[in-house]
Amino acid sequence: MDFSYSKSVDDKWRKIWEERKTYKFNEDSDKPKYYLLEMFSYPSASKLHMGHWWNYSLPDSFGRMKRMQGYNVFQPMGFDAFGLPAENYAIKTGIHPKDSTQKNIETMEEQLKQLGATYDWDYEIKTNEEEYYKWTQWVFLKLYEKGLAYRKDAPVNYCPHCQTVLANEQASGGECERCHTKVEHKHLTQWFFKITDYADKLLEGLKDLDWPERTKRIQTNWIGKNTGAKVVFNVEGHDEKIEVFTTRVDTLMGVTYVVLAPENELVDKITTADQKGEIEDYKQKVLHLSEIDRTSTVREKTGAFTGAYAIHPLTKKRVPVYISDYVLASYGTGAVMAVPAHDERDYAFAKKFGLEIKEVIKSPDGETTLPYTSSGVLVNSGEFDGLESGKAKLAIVEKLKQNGLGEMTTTYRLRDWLISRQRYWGAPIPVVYCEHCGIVPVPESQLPVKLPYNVDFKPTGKSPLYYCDEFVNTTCPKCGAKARRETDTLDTFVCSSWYYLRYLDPHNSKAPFDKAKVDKFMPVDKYVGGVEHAAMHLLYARFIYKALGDMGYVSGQEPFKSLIHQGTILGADGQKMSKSLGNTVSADEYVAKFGSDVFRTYLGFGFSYTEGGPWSDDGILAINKFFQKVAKVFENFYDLKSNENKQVDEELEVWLNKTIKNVTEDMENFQFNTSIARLMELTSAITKYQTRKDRNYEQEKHTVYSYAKLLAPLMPHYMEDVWEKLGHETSIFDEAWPKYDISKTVAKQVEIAVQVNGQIRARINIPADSSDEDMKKLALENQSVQNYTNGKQIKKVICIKNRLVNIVV
RNA sequence: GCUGGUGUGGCGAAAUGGCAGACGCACGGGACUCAAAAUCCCGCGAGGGCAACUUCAUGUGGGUUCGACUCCCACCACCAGCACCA
Repeated sequence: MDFSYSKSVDDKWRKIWEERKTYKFNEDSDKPKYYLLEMFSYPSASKLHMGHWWNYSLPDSFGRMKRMQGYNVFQPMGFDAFGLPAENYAIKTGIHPKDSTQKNIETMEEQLKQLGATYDWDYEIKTNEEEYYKWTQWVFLKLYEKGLAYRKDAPVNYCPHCQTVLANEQASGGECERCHTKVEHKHLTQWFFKITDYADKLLEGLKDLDWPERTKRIQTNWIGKNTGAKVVFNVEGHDEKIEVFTTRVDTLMGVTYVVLAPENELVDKITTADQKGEIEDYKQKVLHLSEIDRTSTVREKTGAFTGAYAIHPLTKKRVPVYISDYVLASYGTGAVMAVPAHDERDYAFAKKFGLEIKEVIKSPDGETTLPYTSSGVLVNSGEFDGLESGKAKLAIVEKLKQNGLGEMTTTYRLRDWLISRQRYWGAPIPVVYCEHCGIVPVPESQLPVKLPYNVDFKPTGKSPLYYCDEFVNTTCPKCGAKARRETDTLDTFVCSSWYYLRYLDPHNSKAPFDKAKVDKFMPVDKYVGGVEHAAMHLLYARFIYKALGDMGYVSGQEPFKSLIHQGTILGADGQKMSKSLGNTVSADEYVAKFGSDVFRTYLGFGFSYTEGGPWSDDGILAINKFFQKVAKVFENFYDLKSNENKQVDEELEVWLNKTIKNVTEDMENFQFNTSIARLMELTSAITKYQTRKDRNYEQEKHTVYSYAKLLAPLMPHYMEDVWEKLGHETSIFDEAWPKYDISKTVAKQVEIAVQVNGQIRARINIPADSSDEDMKKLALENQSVQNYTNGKQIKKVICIKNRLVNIVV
């Protein structure tokens, strides 16, 4: 019988699986649920690339093992289909995004099927379809009702290349997340989600998640919780008050001036008549600076004097009020108390503008060069002199509190999520503007607000919907008067912030999802996707899930219980694969040549899943060879006639039990490379056994069957085929995952190392699980050990079971 | 600047504080062959020794320990994230 593997095996089983509905998901199964999810992908024009294979094939192997372990595994697939590339493509070629997206999805579906994953395509979702985005709009409405969606005039990040505003997360580092163009600052009225209301919950929830520490760190930093004090400065001759946020309230007595952000509303109110001109000039100058320039740390400090004076809350001394762009409008209160002696920025500014520098903290060793920014002991601070920074903070805040001029407070770096985009290819924001009623949300019964097909894609900086009269002109749902629709669309990250819920009930036309189904299958047990989403998708999804939870639509606290980031497969040159570098490797080519399973197994063997690495052609040839050895094992067994030999070969038995144990543990941890290494060892062990004359049929059958099951998740088409050739009519994936006997994972005789003073001096064979006493006795009897111990006093003997003995002399 | 990660043969990489380099690639030797390919067997960190053996080796320098790739401290290099966040 020919047990060899070829591409035709893939084709054969893909067809049979489809016909037999092998991977039909049964919602009502009473097996324990396992929700396995890989981040869905954008339908790109090119074929499935290495990244897709890497992201989807090996997690599917993991899922197959879970299935064999008796779980009801739910592993859906779909498309994050709205977004800029399709729209830009339309601008370039005139092909409508809906058409190009549809075509790309069809190609990708076909290709994903080649991967041989256990997706049940009945659960597929596409975020650009009405039946999906209707409910994305519903999510918006619910957040609006709850006061979590609002519209405001604010300085926002604008990408001149994509011609749309961006969320803070998508403009980090001053660059557009998509095209890396430098973002500009604009003052615009936009829609936001109030993610800041959840800052604390998002932070707290991280604690119990089985997520990579790095990712938790990124989110923690992004949320940026900071505790400090709020201090109030009255303004001389005004009712206005300036509130500042500081983490160093211990330096309060060193304040010699106050600085407002140029955008701070107070600026216009307190600026004196003769300083008006200078202040206006400065504000104009700042407005024209790019984000990059403005936040550059090497640029010299600039600013302007408002002419106003603030009153120090404790000394009642008057200090000048300046504006400067080193103060950010969007962090804290948009105003700072300046302590030039103990803050580098304040110091630089004071030097430039000739302002007073008052030292109030001494380092514990007395040596202090300004600016001194660490904590220390207070001086020149009146009643607080001699206090250490930590105690001084408490004492000063206490004093401020008595006067109603300050208190402890917390700020966050996190900003509200800007969700409107001036682009066509997204879900329309379901809102109309009525002359009488103002902002009116579209009632749920009128959803979806359909995206019109006939629009002009010319880029103008406004959404193409703005020029589409049939879309814009409508009537007010409240009063029936003429009204205009909102023409911005939703950030595509809104679509992907709840898709894991829709997967569970994708065709529900009455609701976004059935709560009972969601309660049964959430949270996602294992989520696999790229680390680049740490401060975007993964944060947004958690927020939306928590918000929906607070409204009673879902029950849990966190959507993704356990998270894994796949690494990146690089080009052979160690660089990221890119067309411009010409180092791309086509997955298709290799799949066509070696078959889907060889390709998958190579990916599993050649790299650590979470790290990835450079591609190598030699590696895949080695795996192809391995497949031939696997075939040999089954051929040898197939030719063996049933016999009466009951002699159990201990060595083979140990190999099998050990391998089952290691493979199970390694697969559980996404360590496919070591799993495959162990399976290669087992292959050699079986092959070696098969050269013997006294083969035990029953033992070999048990071994070979278990072996096939262990290989099955990594080579699904191939092992399904083998299973059939071995005479089975049911799927190997309906078999139970092999179990091991822990007592049979170690041989009866083991070789241990004997050390003298930590140096290995001998290796001896002893019975497994020997007691410490026996190990000690056997070790000390050994001749070469005695060469080192003779005439010396033995101080101590350390015994590690089945491993080593260390004799200290 | 701050934070995090990584550093082991010619290469991809393994190692609950317990025999460093599993598994594989490449390489060398041998068997089979008229020959080659394929396959199989042996070797393969570096130095020294005919040899049994022995010394040195996990980025560098210290430390803890009977014993350290693993834990602690300092440093170097590379990568990533954040960065005028008060």
